[in-house]
Amino acid sequence: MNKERIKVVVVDDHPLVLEGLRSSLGEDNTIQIVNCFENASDLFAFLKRSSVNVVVLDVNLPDMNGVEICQKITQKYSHIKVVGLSTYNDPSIIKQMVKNGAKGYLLKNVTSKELVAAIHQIHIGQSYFSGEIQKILADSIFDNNEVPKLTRREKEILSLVAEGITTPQIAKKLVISPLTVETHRRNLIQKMGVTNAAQLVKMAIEKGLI
Amino acid sequence: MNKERIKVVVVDDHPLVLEGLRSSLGEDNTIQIVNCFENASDLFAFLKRSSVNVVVLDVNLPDMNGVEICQKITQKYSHIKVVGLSTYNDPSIIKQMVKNGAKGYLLKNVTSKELVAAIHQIHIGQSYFSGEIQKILADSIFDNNEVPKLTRREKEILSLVAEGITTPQIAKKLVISPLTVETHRRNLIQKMGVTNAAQLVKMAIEKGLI
DNA sequence: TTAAAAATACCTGTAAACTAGTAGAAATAC
DNA sequence: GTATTTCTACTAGTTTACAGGTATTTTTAA
Repeated sequence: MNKERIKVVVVDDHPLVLEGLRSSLGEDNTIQIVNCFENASDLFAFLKRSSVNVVVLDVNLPDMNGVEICQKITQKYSHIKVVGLSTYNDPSIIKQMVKNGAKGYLLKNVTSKELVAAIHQIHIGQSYFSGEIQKILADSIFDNNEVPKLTRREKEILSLVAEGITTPQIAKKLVISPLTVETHRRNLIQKMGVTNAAQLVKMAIEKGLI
Repeated sequence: MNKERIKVVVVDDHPLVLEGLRSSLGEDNTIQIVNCFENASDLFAFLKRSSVNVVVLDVNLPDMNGVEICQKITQKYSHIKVVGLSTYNDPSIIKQMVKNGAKGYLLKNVTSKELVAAIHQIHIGQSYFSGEIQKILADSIFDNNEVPKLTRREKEILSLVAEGITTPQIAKKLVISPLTVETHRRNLIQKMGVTNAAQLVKMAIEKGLI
């Protein structure tokens, strides 16, 4: 058995959850919670100057998107393993987390026992997904759940379309030609695999783009 | 100062939150956590045979709707005060909770300090809503969040519109005139207070009609 | 600095959506 | 059984959306 305890950082904007984690994991002598944060920027400030093994990351933070945080961590600090933690069991978010380097994913109804097991398994290089998450990931293989990559402008126009703003109005608002807006709309419809704006909006909401 | 500690019961399906609450409130010598539950049925079994002052209630439990639980508690045990606790800041749920007797409402990003203050205030017969919740309740007075009553046919057509089906296709499918479908679409747009199909779909999803 | 990606813009035509008003038949509620 | 709502359908005109292709400029990223 390794004498070194696993260095864990927890990020969650709910003090109660942080307290729960501190209290639960604090009893475990194989895991050391080196620090807790309530937002992403504090986390990154800490990662710059400290060595960490595992980050337990709440996907819904106030200042930054969970998927982006995960991507940034795994890109900058490839040795750090990320475990996603969330109340929601939204398949598209879970898949995006996995694609962006998350080694594990747990729902917040997890017991501290299971969390400890997950951290251990991930620390030795394996992945860990709770039963419910495994099922969600398995199901999502069959139905096409890919979230197409939209450009900044496309996302912007998508939001405006969902607000009921018409092409001429969007063009005026963004100070571009209505023909350009039409091009973006066409690309959005094509990328999302839909046939018109109504279905586009529905799909975008389903995939968490709005 | 009253020598009796305030008897609190906590209900939340997340063990980590329960642990956090136990740990935070355990340090406070004015509050006694007499029990914790992860579902509603265990809670009611306990309330039958024990005296409790305050119930801290997670609104999203697996076995029963939070609003119903709140209603049942305040009806059967009028001396017990309920504090709602939730991740979501959905105005309609908060309003329903208050209507059904909740004396306080907090988001899960609450600090343990604030939670203690809330429990005290509620215990002496006042109500407590965190700043964010107060704002939401205040805003919801002004903006119209009524869900318009749609007819059966309108709902049917609304769903088809959201699937990207066009008017001629809908007409064929329902074996009615496309002109009739157009009339329904017009009425949908008018009832929902929107300007086109894209916004209609977004609004319908927001209001839980799809 | 040089590919690649994104944002911009145009043309042409067709199809669909939206506006506005009216009105008879059918179902439902009181 | 009567009133009300819902479903049905129409006319007529305007605006917007969608299909398809092409092409230049401007950003990013490698």
